[in-house]
Amino acid sequence: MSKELTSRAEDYSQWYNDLVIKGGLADYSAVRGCMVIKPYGFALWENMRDQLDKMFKDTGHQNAYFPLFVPKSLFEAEEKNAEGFAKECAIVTHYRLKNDPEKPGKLMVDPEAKLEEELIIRPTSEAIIWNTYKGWIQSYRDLPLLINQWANVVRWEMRTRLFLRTAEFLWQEGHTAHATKEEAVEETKKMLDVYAEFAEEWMAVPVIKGIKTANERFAGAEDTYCIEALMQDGKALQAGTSHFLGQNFAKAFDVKFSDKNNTLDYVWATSWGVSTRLIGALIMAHSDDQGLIMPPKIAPLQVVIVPIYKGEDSKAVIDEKANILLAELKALGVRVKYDNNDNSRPGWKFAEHELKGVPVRIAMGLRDIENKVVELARRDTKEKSSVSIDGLSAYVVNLLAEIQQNIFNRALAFRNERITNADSWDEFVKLLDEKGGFIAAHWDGTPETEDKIKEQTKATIRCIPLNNTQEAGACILSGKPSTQRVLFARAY
RNA sequence: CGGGAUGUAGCGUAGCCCGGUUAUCGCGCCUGGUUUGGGACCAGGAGGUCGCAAGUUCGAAUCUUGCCAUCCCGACCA
Repeated sequence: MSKELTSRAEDYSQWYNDLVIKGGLADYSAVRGCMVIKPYGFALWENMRDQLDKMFKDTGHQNAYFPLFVPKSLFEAEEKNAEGFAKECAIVTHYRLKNDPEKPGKLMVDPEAKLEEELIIRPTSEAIIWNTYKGWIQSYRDLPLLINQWANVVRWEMRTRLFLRTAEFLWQEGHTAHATKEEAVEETKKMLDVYAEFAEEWMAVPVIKGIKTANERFAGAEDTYCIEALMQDGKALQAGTSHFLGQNFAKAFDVKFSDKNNTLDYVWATSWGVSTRLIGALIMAHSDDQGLIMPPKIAPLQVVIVPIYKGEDSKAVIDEKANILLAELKALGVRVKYDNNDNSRPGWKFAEHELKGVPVRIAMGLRDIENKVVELARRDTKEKSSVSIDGLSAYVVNLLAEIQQNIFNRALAFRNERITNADSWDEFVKLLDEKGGFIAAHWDGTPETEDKIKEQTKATIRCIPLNNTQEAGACILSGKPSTQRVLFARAY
């Protein structure tokens, strides 16, 4: 990373915004804070989505779809949830336009077409889903209910940032109902594990699993579990959350079930979600000054073959060899493209594919074919080597796995290097300003102290890691006794 | 919603302070040719309501007012 890119979030934003436009990942739309995801970016999202979807189904979940519009009366049913989202809702109040009598050719909202009840555009779907679950759950035999939805949501944030906080974003939200508290808590933790596995195994982004403090908890949840990742500029990013909702939503929407003894009780709930913010995490965790670096397992394109020729005759020879290799790689399930576009030169193609983060590039010229080799370049290390054509496709498959592992190891080393203990306030502030990353420090457990620390340093408690070591200490700010360190960081 | 800045071709910009011919330059785009082992070169060409509206003026990208949008700082944000 360049110095100027690591210093401020805005520089980062500008940087990948450029990449995105050049690389074809996304673009701003006309609407403030929304994004257009271009085909290459969407292919990445589809790969991520497909893998997550598989993992959800492997853990017994089914997909369903619920409406975009939430009537206000439903929305306000769970008070804490409604209050938490009230300040960032888009609201539909009318259903018709008409010609403006004052301005010919212009339209105006028809005041006659005002809705009886306003419709909230979902910022999250708990309300409408729990209102629906009421009709689906009567008996313990209906439980557990394990549903996931792929959808878009809208949150009218005052300030937006491409990928990390857009006004409209794509996500999945799981909403489950259980007969017992224990089972719901288990589900909450299980889905957190799924997220962590996805982040580490597929995105090659190391994460810390933990639990949020009361201040940072989801509105309406009893407990919020999270995975926290570290970006290359030293700021933390919440990459996914899984909530234990207790019986809050069941009570708000009157969802009861009869158990085996025919006694009525409210069901226990969880919800969990990850969004297109993960694309932001991927970009900011791995990319370098040459552009994106895609982990092979989810890269839209894993291998690109670039022919290097002079004239039609040599092109025909290379085409033949390249197509054989192309077919071999495809047969092995590799996402590969033969970039024989005659309009751009090899140098341009090299730069373009590096910008897009394609993990492996194979260059084939007459010189190579004579020697029965290709030039093979890997994106993560930028190393180039000459590799024999014999057994090349198997070699490439292994290399892709190696690159995946290397990217993860690199990010893990970077992250681990930036988890630092702080035992005094001065040390804490100095670390935040000079080193960044996660700072493990004692905290007295009160929201007041957490707020003061945030006010003075902009650092928040990212999480209390699961299986945290217990040790006696004194709060970094108040000096009051503490039983464990928590992880602080400046965050997106 | 408060403070600051910006808005000129698809993208990035000069010009604005101090009003005056046909709005500058680069990238990209189109046509033809030569090229092709790290973002090619030559020649020709297309593309503009200067954010929108009103005002001042013989004349406005330039001055004034209002509005809109975007970015940054705050507030806000699992």
